[in-house]
Amino acid sequence: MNKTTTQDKILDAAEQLFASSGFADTSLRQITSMAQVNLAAVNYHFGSKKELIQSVLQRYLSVLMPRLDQEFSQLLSSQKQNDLTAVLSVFIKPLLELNKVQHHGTRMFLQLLGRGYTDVQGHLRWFFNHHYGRTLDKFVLLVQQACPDLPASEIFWRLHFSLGTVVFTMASNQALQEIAAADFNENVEIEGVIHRLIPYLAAGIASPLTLSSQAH
Amino acid sequence: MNKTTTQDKILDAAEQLFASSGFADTSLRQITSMAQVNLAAVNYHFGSKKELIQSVLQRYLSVLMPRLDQEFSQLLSSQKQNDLTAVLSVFIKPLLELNKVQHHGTRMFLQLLGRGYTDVQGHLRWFFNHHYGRTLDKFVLLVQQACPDLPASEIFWRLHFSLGTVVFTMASNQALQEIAAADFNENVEIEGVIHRLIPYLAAGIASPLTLSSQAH
DNA sequence: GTACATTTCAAACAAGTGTTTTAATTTAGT
DNA sequence: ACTAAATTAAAACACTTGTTTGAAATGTAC
Repeated sequence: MNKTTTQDKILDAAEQLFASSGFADTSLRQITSMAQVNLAAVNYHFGSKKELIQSVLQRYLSVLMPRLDQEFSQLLSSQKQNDLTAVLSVFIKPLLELNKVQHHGTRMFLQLLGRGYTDVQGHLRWFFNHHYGRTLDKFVLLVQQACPDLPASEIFWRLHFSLGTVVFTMASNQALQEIAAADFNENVEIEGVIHRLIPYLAAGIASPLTLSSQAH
Repeated sequence: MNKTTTQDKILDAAEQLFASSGFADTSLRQITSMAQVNLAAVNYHFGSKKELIQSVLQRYLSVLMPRLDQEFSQLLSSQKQNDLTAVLSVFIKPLLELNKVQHHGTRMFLQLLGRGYTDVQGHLRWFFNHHYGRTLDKFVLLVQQACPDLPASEIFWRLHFSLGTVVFTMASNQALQEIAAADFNENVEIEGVIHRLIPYLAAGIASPLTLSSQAH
């Protein structure tokens, strides 16, 4: 028989509700009601709502981040000059493979990421730097190699501009998909959005220094 | 004597707390406590928390949006070909003039905008289209004129990518400033961030169509 | 099958929220 | 100065939140 444990039923319901309504606006009662388990089960199995949120994210991060780290290392060790588009494209495959973790896993994870950054402002940024700082450093190094003319501080700002693009786009994903479908008769999956994002981000990050941006 | 009314005391306290903690995470008790007025004053003067939020935003929007509309119209009527950077730069002056509305008005408003889009997802987008749709249309038209090779749907996506950049950057403004100060010894005001944003956004929006972005 | 540990369940708890109520106070008009 | 309207004040209300409790149920090992 295909028995899904109480923990998994909670995780599945939680990630769906978290992705579409955000962490703060999702109550434990909504989650346990959708998962068809008792309210107290969350605190029994996960300790607290905060730890439940972390568990939901970890289910994806524990798959994604080592995968990314490996790709980054590989690209760093290859001696050829990597252009920015190639560096950014490294994300595509590992992200799409999250669909194996869970049905609609890629979209789910990216929406969760968006929610995580917009809902609980400082927390997720700290969590990332703390747990995956080494991996992030490799990525920043790759970007710096691809953009040798940009000072580190400029790259810092532009990478955070890019983070904003990704996070906001993913958090608003549902609304944007609906508008695009209504106004342009086009139905893009999350994969389509990713492929639209890469050239946009690459052009923004690699944009030449201007007088006005240097003056401040 | 310089008497500030109860309404103004509430608005001043509210916008500060909203900007730094978000709308959902700011309680009326925090606001009335900081404003040194009675809790019931909010509902008496503004009706509800929701209407208070709108009032806080309107104080800036009623100044900014007509100003932007005027600039857009002027640029549309001038027959010369406008490049994208010029179109985006139109925002600079009207935004910086918000400092006249209030001390640190520009930073405050942009942070509020960021909070508004990330906190109450769908709501602010609807509000904008409903109240300032005409003005936004003029802006989109200007962008389309500056990027005649891009299909409308592509411009739609890229403008929302850009909205994400702005909104996220402004919502995270405080954290980013702190990191930049610590890691790069650089202290940029909000004006510096704006001047850093423009070339990044212009490059992203105007980036050439690629095979991978068209395929999906 | 008895004993023990694990898990489920309904109920209550404590704390926080926005809003309403009703009375006291201040302000303004005549 | 008196009256009526506008404002302030303290308290309570109704509701939701995450969490805890203690008893019932279930599963597991010997």
